[in-house]
Amino acid sequence: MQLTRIPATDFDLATTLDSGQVFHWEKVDGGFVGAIGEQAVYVEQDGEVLKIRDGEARALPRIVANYFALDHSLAEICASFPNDPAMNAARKFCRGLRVIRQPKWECLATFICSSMKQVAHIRQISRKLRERFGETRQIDPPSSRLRRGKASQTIDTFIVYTFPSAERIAQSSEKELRKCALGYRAKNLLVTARVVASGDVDLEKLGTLSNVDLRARLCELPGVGAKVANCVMLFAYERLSAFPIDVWIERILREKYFPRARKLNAKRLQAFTQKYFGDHGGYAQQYLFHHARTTKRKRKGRSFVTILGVR
DNA sequence: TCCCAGGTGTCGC
DNA sequence: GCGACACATGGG
Repeated sequence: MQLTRIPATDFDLATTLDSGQVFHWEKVDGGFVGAIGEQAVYVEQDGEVLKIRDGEARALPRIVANYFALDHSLAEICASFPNDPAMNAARKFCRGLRVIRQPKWECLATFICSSMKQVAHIRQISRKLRERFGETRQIDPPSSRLRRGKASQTIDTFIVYTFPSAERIAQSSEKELRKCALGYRAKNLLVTARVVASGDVDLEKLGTLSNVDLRARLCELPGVGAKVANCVMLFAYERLSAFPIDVWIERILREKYFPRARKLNAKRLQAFTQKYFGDHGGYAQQYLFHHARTTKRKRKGRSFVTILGVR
């Protein structure tokens, strides 16, 4: 069996999957396995080519290219970022990072679970929800990686879990959901799942709304505030100007853009980011976020001098 | 042991 | 309208 090859210029798969947009891709050998909607996928990067494998779907190359937003004009988007030191450093550091197109319910549900959680915890929650409520899919490993001389042994098969539907979550209970390490978020996820499953809110139809209206509708859902709504708008509705402000971004804004401001509330920060970062603000935000998070230094209890090994 | 995490909802002023 | 606080859980 051959891996299907699709062109992918201006793209960094590992950076994109590690940038806090999605939380379920698992690293294996030279690539990653995960689900794109209902479809299980193995994908690895070889320069400007993605090599992919699935079960049988012929539409897979298009599904993968669409998911990773390979059609986004990344050069133009990055060129539209503001020209300042923090932004320039992030742009350089995050080369090839793309804002991907996620299934709406999966994105909404995952980010409801994300509040006050570290990325590692969100990954745990995503995995537990998938394992407990999702459906299994299998992918045969790429032939190039079959172990020679072990033909009699069972060949490893990648098991992938799809994200459970709103209907499936809605049938669950708060108690069951809490077993997935959701804590107080369990009730928010359950109620939102029921609203979506009942059809009272049609996530696909919301896609026709303006940014302002879409954000307002999302914020009506329990567990969804300005930050989560902006994440869902950016990662699932392709509203590339949506600018989520979490603790990381707020820290960056205060340190790099308002170093001596005293009164900075959420409203003022949001107004600034919309104007300053513009139409591709969501991309800029993602670059700033990933750069800060992956170059962080431990600040607690140890001085920088200690970290550098100098006494 | 303590601090922190891709926040939200509620309450008192 | 704004600030303070509670809310679960696990890694560092």
